[in-house]
Amino acid sequence: MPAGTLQKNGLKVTPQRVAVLEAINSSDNHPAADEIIDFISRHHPNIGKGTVYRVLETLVNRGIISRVKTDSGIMRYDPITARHHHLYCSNSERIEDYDDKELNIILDNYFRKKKIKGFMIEDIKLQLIGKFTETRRSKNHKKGQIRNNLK
Amino acid sequence: MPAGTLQKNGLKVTPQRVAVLEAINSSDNHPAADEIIDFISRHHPNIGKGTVYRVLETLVNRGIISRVKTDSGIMRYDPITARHHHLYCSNSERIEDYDDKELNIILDNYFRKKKIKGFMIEDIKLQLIGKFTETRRSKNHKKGQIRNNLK
DNA sequence: TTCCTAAATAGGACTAATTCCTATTTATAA
DNA sequence: TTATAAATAGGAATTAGTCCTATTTAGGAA
Repeated sequence: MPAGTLQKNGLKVTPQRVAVLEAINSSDNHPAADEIIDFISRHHPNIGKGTVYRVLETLVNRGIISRVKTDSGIMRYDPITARHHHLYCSNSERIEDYDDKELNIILDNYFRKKKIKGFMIEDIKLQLIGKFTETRRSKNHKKGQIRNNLK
Repeated sequence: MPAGTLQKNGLKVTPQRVAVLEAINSSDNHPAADEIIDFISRHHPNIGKGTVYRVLETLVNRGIISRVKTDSGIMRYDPITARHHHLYCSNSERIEDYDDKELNIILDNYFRKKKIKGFMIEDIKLQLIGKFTETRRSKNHKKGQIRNNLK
């Protein structure tokens, strides 16, 4: 699947790019570059750190993955490019996806009527900040050492 | 005004804190720490970088300013803490505030009815990504060297 | 006003995320 | 198979942000 994604986007299919896509797809927590590098280096010890950053940039530019805005200054990556929103934990680094078609329709309708002067909307993302009341259903991956921004 | 803000929040009124507040208030583009430091160092060459970061953290913790999430991994700061949203330029680092009471009401109503399983909402922020069709009405400040994340 | 003390700062070293560089390798088209 | 533009390795360089401690200071108490 990763190879197909690359081809479809007119990118050379390199093992490095495939590995980055695999790493992101297999994570369940919008991994930071650091975690992606760790994951990859377990399987492909010779893939360079610089390469991972470069591949991530390429994938973002092609719209194959997207960056997730965080408060900690560390970039995180998201394999899903279909429209969705994010739930941010207000006292940890946890971020989860949030899909809501009904909400999207409401937002689209709202902004179809209400234009913003001097601005053309291309995308609308909600950041829902709050507290998770359930622990995460974990996937694979080692939990990353994302710098803790709290006290 | 900055001094009053500090007092109201039970913070000692130091020249450093006042200077940081002035720097943020006088910027019109949600400055990064880097720009705040530049601005301050023109007027107060002896205020340390570490101090600026520490003051920013204090102010954020007290809710006097807030952090703005960006895609570039560089933190930016916002003097407004009343609820508002942000317009992000999709091909520059420009960020503008966006206030919309009507939208807030719609969102609040929506999420009052529709609970998200396993998540308690504390705050809702919209990121509107798109293109500005008017140039910025500039204020003072030197335009910062925010790292350009594009090609 | 002066004194006291907890709190805050200077400023430079340090850390870690990200970028940059170039010789080498490689995916793909012909 | 070959040519070549594109991509990578690997490590140095950069830089946003943090940390440390000796020194200074804001603000309350006397």
